[in-house]
Amino acid sequence: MKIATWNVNSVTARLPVVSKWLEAERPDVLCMQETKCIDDKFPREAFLELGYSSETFGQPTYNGVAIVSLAECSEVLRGFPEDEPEAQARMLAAKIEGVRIINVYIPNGGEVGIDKYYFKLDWMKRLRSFLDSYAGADEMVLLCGDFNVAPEDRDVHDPALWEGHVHVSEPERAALEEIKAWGLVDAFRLHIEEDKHYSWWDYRAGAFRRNAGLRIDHIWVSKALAVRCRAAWIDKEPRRWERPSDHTPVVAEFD
DNA sequence: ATGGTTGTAAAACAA
Repeated sequence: MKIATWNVNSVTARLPVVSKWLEAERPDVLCMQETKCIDDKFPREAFLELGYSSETFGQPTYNGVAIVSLAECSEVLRGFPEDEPEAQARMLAAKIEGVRIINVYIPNGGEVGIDKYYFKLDWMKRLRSFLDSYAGADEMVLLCGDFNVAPEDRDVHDPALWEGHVHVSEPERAALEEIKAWGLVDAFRLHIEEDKHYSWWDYRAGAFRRNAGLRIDHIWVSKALAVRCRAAWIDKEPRRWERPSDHTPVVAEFD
């Protein structure tokens, strides 16, 4: 079973690139973030032609998450149980082939100290609470998405430049550790220890060309899945294609 | 520190 996560930065703008990648890589599941697309406008027919059915949780203009998969989804959950109807669309969970998949778009945070930053920290706290109620640590659970946090300095191209900034600040990393402490491990770090592997590069200032990126997109798995994790990697290739997302897919394979 | 780019949607705003 091959599972991928990708912040596509608009599923409609990115449809050519996402379709090309799905045809080439054929993951069983692709979790997308920042679809920026209401459910009625989601290009589900285009995905069906590639063999994928879609579960969507979108809103106009901002945010939005979706899961496309070859196998059937069950127990689909859109947003946290306590969310108000107008809450930002950032979490979509589903059970696929016995695995509980939780697809999240953790808030960006803007910059340290502003309202959006505290909203991010609070959202992360609520994600941990959600995990507590959603599943037992002995189950097969996969949490993936754009976490908008680089867990360690080896996930940052220039730690001195980024020190104290949003995506790497201590409170964000602590909130991330709280989520991890539920019982998850980073699938990528099960297989690759070295630095300079990133999943996002700013569109500006030739960041991708200079590999000036951050590893902020992640696939985290419970112990029951970790023992089945055969490989994990970041696929930089689609970031080189025409009209790319600023993020690139993270992939994990399971026996 | 600033400015650099992209998407949505039609001027800012978010990232």
